[in-house]
Amino acid sequence: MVGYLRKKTYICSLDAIDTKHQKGNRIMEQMNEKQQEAVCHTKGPLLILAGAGSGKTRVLTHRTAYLIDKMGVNPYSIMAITFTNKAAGEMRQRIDEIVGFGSDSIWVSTFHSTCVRILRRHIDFLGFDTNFTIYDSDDQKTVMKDICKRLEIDTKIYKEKFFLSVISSAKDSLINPEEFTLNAQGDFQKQRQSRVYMEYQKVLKANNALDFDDLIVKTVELFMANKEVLDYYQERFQYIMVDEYQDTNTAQFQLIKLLAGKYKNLCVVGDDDQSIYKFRGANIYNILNFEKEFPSAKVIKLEQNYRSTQNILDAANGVIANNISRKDKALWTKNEVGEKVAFHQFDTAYDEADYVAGDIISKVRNAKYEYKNCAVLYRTNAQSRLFEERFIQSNIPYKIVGGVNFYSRKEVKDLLSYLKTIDNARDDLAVKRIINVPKRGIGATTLTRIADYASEKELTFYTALRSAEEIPGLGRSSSKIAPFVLFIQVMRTKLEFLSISQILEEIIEQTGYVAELEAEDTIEAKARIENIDELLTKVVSYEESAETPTLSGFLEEVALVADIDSLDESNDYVVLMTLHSAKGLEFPQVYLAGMEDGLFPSYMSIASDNPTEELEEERRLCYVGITRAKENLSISCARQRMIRGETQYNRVSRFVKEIPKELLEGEIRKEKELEIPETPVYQKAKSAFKAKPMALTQAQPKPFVSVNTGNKILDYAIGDTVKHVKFGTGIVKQIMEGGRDFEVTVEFETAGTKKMFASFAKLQKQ
DNA sequence: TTAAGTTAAGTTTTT
DNA sequence: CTTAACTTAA
Repeated sequence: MVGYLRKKTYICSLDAIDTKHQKGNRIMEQMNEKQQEAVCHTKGPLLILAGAGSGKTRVLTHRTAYLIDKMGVNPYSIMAITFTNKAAGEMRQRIDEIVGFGSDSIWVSTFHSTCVRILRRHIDFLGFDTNFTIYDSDDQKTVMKDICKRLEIDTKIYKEKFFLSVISSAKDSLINPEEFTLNAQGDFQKQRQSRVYMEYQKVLKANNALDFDDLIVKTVELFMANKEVLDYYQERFQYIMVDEYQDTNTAQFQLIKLLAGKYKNLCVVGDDDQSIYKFRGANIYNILNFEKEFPSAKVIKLEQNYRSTQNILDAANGVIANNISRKDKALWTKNEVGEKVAFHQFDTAYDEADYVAGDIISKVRNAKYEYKNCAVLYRTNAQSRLFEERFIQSNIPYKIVGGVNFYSRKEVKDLLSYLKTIDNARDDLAVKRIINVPKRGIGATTLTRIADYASEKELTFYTALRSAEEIPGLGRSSSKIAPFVLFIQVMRTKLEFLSISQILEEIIEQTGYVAELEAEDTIEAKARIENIDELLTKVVSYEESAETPTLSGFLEEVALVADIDSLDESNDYVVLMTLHSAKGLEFPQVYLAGMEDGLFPSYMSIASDNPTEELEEERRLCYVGITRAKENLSISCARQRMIRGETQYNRVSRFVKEIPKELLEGEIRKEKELEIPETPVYQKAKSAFKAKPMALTQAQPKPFVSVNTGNKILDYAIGDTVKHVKFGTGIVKQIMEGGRDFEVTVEFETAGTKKMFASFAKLQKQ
């Protein structure tokens, strides 16, 4: 099939590996013993437990080179799977550098794109059309909403999101609707869920669509159902490597197991300490039980860290040591001790953002770092806003990774829906989305009539549109539909001789999409136009990079990108992202912000049914965060923070206290800590939310009000002058009663009006 | 049918 | 505080 492989008969037998004999060997240079061992173990299952920064990507790429150059393996038979396109791209690049000839026939891609590639060829076997569309979470929600309506489920009680998560976790563990139904017997709740699941799959099938989970599930189904196809791929992929193995779910594991079933040359690389996707179905037992699943498996631990300073590594080790369920390992490094870990506690989240911005500026000014050497990491996307504001003020170039995916922005999705409809009008969702964008005077009533007609005749929505005049009850609305259908049809014929970018430009032109936004003349509209321009840029670059650019090809590529993929190291900007997105990356200077109990670890994990397990996952996330830093780590938190418009008072994250004290620069103020009552503050914040304000009028004539707060007594009332340790004197304006505490609003003479918890603020009556 | 206006609900983390 | 969803008037 492929005639260009370099045949070399050099055989590296497993037990004959002696590093001394490998001297002068380019592949083996700069590798420690363990790494070399991993590179040379090419036959049979291999589990590489690679600690953070232990050079696992280097091992994988060198192993690939070794397979080709030394073992004479055809590049065509090698597959490497990662989780993100970015990781795949990086690996591809590094493999290209080291392998050189023939490297482009190696499959380096994500789980999802691997599956898409397979399904595009064979999914017709499962009754889908090979030009299926991929639904993102927005689309899923739309489908689910519709289903709930039809099944008469009150979405006030049962949220769409809930059903979607039930379905998703079922799929993650390879439970199909039929099996789910069987398991649901006798359980009323589950029976309802199974009906929804059934219906959901039916709708997707009718729309010739797959969701993200389906991509994996359907591929597994295909392999199980079609021996020939499985055989073909087993024969093709004789050497399989999986990166970030700790994040695989049951379905993905099954997929790999099937693929590697024949030759069993499966090499997986992972770190159980960096497993942070349990919420997405990642099954930690895939790594913990690898040896049980593959009894002949060889296990190699990579424990030497090449990334971080000793101090940073010790801090990380100190934290992760508190996890009970983990494989034993001890990371060490030859790197220098380095700076201590900086710790700062601020009064407010604004101060925290100020500090980070200021610190970055001074480090850049002193030529210590460039912007791109710095990263700000946080637990939740919402935290990015404060930093963004400050960075704009301070003129710091930045890039925020995550949040709303570029391709799920409204304007981008609208235009993509046009492209989808032109490409393949079987996706009802896309057609419905754009039929009245821009406004064509086609409203809800018309849509329902068409949809009813379509389902009655078993047509797709678009086919129904084409024969609109036959639909009863439409009346003059059908005349409004005709131009739309005509437009789509015309564009389809133009697809023959126009490029994708020209098609997109014509859509923008004909629909007046941008013109409409220009007329709006708001900042928001301008941002949308910019996004549309960016989309055009992406189309053009796709056309330039793809061998044979097709509209379907573009849409497919677009469906599977994550925001992290757009990160470009050549640009000099500070990167802001969640801890989850940061996995796999490294920066000389890292700011870990918002290290507060209730925020990180999140309130959800502390209050969950299984706090131990969830806290361990949060701790792993913290470990990931710390180990991103190469030279400098700065940890910060705020006493007071606005969350959902409410002021919260959080104590320093428990994870900070797990870092050995001697590694920290800057103190965790102990006195403050002791004052914090037994009841965790976030609970008070929660109960205060439901609190009712004590009416101002009620408090007069101002008697001595003493209120029991559980462990404290308020000796002041509204109108009293009080003194605060930091803010000085002020007048009590309002007292809100919470479950266990009081939220007091005080107008200070100098510090302005503040809201604070009574037991926390220690106000002194004057 | 649309646009504006009001109200309710929501924040972990993502391919 | 923000966004989505719902209501009402034109």
